[in-house]
Amino acid sequence: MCSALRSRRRLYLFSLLYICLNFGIAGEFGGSCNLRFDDTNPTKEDVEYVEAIKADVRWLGFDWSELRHASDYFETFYLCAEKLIGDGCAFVCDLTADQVREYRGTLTEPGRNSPYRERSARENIDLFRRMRAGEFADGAKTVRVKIDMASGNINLRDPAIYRIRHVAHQNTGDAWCIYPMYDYAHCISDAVEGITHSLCTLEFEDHRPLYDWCLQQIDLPNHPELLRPLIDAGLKTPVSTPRQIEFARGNLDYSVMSKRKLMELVATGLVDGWDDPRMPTLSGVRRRGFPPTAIRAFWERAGVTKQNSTIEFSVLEGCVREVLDASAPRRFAVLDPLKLVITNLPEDHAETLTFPNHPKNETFGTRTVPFARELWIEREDFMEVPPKGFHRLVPDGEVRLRGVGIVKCTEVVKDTSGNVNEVRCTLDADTRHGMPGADRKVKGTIHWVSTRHAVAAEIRLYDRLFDVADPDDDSGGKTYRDHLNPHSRRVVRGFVEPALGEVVPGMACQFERIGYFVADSHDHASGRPVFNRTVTLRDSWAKATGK
RNA sequence: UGGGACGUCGCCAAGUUGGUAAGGCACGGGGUUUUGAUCCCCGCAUUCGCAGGUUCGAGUCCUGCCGUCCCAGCCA
Repeated sequence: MCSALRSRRRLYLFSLLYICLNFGIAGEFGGSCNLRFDDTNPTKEDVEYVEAIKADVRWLGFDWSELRHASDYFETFYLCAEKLIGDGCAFVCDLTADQVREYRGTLTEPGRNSPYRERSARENIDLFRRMRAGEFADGAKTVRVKIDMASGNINLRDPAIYRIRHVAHQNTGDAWCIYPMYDYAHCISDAVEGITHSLCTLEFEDHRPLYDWCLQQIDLPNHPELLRPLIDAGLKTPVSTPRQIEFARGNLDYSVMSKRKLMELVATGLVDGWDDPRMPTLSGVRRRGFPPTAIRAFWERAGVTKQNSTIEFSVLEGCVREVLDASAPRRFAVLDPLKLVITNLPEDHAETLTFPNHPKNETFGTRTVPFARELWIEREDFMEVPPKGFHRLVPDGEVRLRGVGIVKCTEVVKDTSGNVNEVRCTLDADTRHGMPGADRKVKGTIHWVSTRHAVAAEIRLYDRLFDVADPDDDSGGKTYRDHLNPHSRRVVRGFVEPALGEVVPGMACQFERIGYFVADSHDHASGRPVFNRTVTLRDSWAKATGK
């Protein structure tokens, strides 16, 4: 069993379902999957994405069996067309594109036969060879297959299988000036590669009858001579009779997937390029820090059916958290710093604390974090007038400093306009980590970073690009641009523990109590750390307080 | 009477030859916890787009209706 992954354009989160499905199913049944670029149209520059797509597929953790191009089969396509013509199943048509459209009829009215439909096989072959020889101008003639101009399925109204394009092809150069159409090339390519299951999206359901028709008329299994050019070229040709199977593409809420809109976002600078961490491109989600295993898990969780569906973004986030929880080492970082001074510690107090890198997996090892008298804590971890249920630091209240001990707020220092500038505390020595009093219960535990040792960092807080579930909803005269989430990207200057100053770009970690972050692949450098928030931690407190 | 496909919990999605509605996410409640994280329990469709019919029995069969999506490239 084999399936083929066909691609020729930039990869999106949405296209990954297709990739996961192809490789997933092939793997599940002990089969294999080919990677094929459908380069049947030389006027579409596909070549720029080839290397990127290969890298992306590998990044996802998949590997293809054979790497092919539809253009590898051009000679066989040609032979098959000659056979079709010889069999009286295809003809050379002189109608212009406009005329063809006119003859085709409409969705509710049947079409009319082309006046060239009854040309003799001899004349057709001659014309076809002259087309190949370059005797005719672009658009002057096409080769059409004879099926049924009255069919309710418009794909069967004598569709074109060859057109003239005096354009060089990225793989075949100027060897050809006639190029096969996708529907025609697709089924033959599948058959030639021995594909058994050819997966595609729902919109190709109407093409399946044509797919099957071509295969049946050409009858590749009984005409090995058609494969000669491929065998001569050293290609493996395990001919099969493939079945096309369609499935619905998966949509994601809070997102747009139309290429046009995505291009607009990039072109108008609404996002920072195709690999902006908010973009649903593969390069974007990678930069955002979504692990490949999470993306595979996501599509597996979403499922595959023929129903058009929109999967909730939270499912994706859940998958990302799941794999990151197990794989990301923990670190401390303060995004919105507020100074906390431990007044009962000497001015020059310094010690090195050891923390496990993972709460449940000791194989992650430990790291050291410097602790001193002055710390940065998260501003939202202190409140003068706390709402009920607040477990953090309040005036005269106690809280545990993660890995240190219990601290009591004794003084709040404000500036002239009344803003809290600093909180002063005393540390209860009996509750120091490792002491018998350490297990004394306090309502909250907060994280910190030493002001003297912490490293300043740029931290980019990414959120959903749109603030409504369906940004494509145009009702009310709005467009997707009106639904852009103004807070989808917030950049803050924060402080991270020293260990974070030396990580490599792409390294993922959890900032305890905050979320999962990844060192930015473009801008992060040692000495100038830049982190992207991949996803927040689940936060039942924020949810309870209404954010 | 153009053709094709699809309608099961807020979102996905299982549902063999008809036998009496899996699971995941989300959500609500509880427990553990030096991350209000993780983890662990418990709850969450007498109902399968609607209306009839066949049957001892229908999400599964039949009929009719309603709704949604796709198709008129010499694009893929």
